[in-house]
Amino acid sequence: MEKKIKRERNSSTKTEIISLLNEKKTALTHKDFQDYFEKSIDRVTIYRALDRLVEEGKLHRIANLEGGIQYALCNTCSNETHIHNHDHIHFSCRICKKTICLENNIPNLNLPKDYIIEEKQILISGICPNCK
Amino acid sequence: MEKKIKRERNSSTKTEIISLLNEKKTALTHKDFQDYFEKSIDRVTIYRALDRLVEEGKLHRIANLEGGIQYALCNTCSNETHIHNHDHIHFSCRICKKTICLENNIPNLNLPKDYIIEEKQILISGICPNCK
DNA sequence: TTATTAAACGCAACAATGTTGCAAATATAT
DNA sequence: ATATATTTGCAACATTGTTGCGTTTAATAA
Repeated sequence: MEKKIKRERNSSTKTEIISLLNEKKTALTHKDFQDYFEKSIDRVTIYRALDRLVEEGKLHRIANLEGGIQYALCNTCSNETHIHNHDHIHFSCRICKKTICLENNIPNLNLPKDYIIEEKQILISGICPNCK
Repeated sequence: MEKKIKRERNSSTKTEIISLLNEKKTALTHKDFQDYFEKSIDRVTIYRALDRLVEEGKLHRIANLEGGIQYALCNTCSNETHIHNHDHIHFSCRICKKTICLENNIPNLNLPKDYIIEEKQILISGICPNCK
């Protein structure tokens, strides 16, 4: 059960993924990256780069209500220990389909005491300010 | 934009899906149903029956943290208008992989006022009482 | 600067998951 | 019992995600 140590390395793929996320300011799916990078980056390479970025704590994964996965920058939770606090709220707009991280803290949920809470994900869907 | 009216009908597939969910007392994926019904019910039939049950308000869909979808009974929210309150909390156990609906209400989240909230999904993962 | 080493890459093949069309079977209303 | 529309199974297809492998590239050491 030893965790394999892998030295991380810069790569053009990771750089382009991060800068696209910075530019779009919304969480993106694998499909979004694939469409955007067209033939410049291989499909498989994108899958693997996204996985690595999640491992490295640069991105986090958001499950949307249709069962898909979106990737978002870890702006508010990045640190050196790779232990991240993703206990913030994601908002997904029904109109423009954009998913963003809100900075609200998650309130106390008062679960029964016999449940051990390790991770919380809150996804709100509705209409964002731009689409009203 | 007219909503097509479809008369719902009993079917053995729907009955078996519901009774399996009642028996297992946990949310199940399409794969779970497929494995369980083996060759007795076709893969495609299961997909379509699940979709219909969701439309009819008998089941609701839960997005898990891996991007998959699970189906759960609408015990606490069924009504005749097909407008359901799914604003309850889902708990997914890391050990036994079971996902259940907790009956806690979702507290007020205090989003910025310019967001219109239509649906909330809260997914907690951790360890359930049985696996402690 | 060059050589070494391991990570990242593209490509091909594969696996898993979800969708569509259609003819046959089935449930419900009349 | 008959009519009608839903449900089913099957085949084909489309999409999404994974694995293996030989090559390329980034980081490090010489």
